[in-house]
Amino acid sequence: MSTTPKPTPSELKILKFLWQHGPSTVREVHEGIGVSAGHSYTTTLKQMQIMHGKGLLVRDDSQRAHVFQPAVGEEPTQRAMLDDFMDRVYEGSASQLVLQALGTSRPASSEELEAIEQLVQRLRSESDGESEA
Amino acid sequence: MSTTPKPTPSELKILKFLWQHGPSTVREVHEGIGVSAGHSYTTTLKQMQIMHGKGLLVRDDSQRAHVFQPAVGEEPTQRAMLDDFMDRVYEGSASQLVLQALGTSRPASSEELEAIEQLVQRLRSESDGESEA
DNA sequence: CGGCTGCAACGAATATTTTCGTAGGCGTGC
DNA sequence: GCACGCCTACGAAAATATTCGTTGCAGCCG
Repeated sequence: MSTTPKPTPSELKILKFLWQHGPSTVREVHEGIGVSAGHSYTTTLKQMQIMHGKGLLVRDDSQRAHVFQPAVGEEPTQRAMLDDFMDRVYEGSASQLVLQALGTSRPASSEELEAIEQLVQRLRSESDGESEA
Repeated sequence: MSTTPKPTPSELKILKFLWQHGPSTVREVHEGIGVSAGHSYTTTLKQMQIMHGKGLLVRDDSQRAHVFQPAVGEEPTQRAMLDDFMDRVYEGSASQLVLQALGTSRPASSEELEAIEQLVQRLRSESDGESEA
C-alpha cells in the first residue's frame, strides 16, 4: 500500500524546500534552510539520510555530492496530513475545520474567497443530484 | 502569557473526553478511552498528572478520587492547533487549506456547505469595504 | 483490629524526534 | 605524493512523548 507517509515537522521543512527548488544536494538544502535555523551541516545531512531510509526521498548518488528529491508529491502529503489532523482535532468534520479556518484573523483575499465559493457552489450542485441517504 | 498550548495527540484525546463529558475522575476517563485503547489505568493517570503539571487540566483533590477538568477551552485549542498546522503545511494560507479540505472524499453535507457558503458571502461583503492594504 | 480494594505518586523503560561530533574517503592543487 | 576541503557514514546524546510496574496510603467490611 502506498500509505502516503506523514512527515515530522523537520522532515516537512526539507520536503517543502525540495518541492520548491527541485532536486538538490544536502549542501543546497542546508544553505537554504539549515543555516538560518542555526543547525550544523551534519544535522541536515543526517535528517536527509533518515528520510531516504524511510523512503521519503529519492537519492541519486552518481555524483560525489548526492542529489536528493522528494519521493512523494506535495499534494498527497498535504492531504494525508490534513486527513489525520481533521480526524484528530475535528472528528473528521471537514466543515468544522473549514469554518474555523475561515474565521482566522487573516482568512483570505477576495480572489481566494471567490475560488472557495465556486468550489462550494459546485459541491452543492453536485450533492443536489446525489442520493439523500 | 496565555499562549494556548498545543496538546500532544494523547493529551488531545483526554481533553476531548473532558470537553464532552465534563469534570471526570481518572477512572471515568480511563473507562471512556483508556480501556478500549488497551492502556493500563496508570497510563491514563500518569498522562493526566502530566497534563495537570503542564497546566492543561485543573484538579479538584477535595475528594479521594480527584476530579479533573480542562483548563483550556475547546475552540481556542483547536484554533491554536489549526494555526500551527496551517503555518507548517500551507505556509499560513487558509484558502489553500480550505480548498483541499473541501476536496475531501467526504466533504460535507448540504447544510454544512450552506453554512460555509454563508460565511464566505459574509466575508466577501466585508472585504469589499475594507482597505486594500 | 486486619485485610481488601481503589487511588495517587513516582521512577523508570521505551519509542520517537532532533541534533551533532567524529571518522574515513575522494579529488584537486601544489 | 601530500595536504586540504568537501562529502558521506555512523554512533550517540538530548529532548520529548508514551507506557507501565511498584509503592504507599486511605477507607471500608467483617
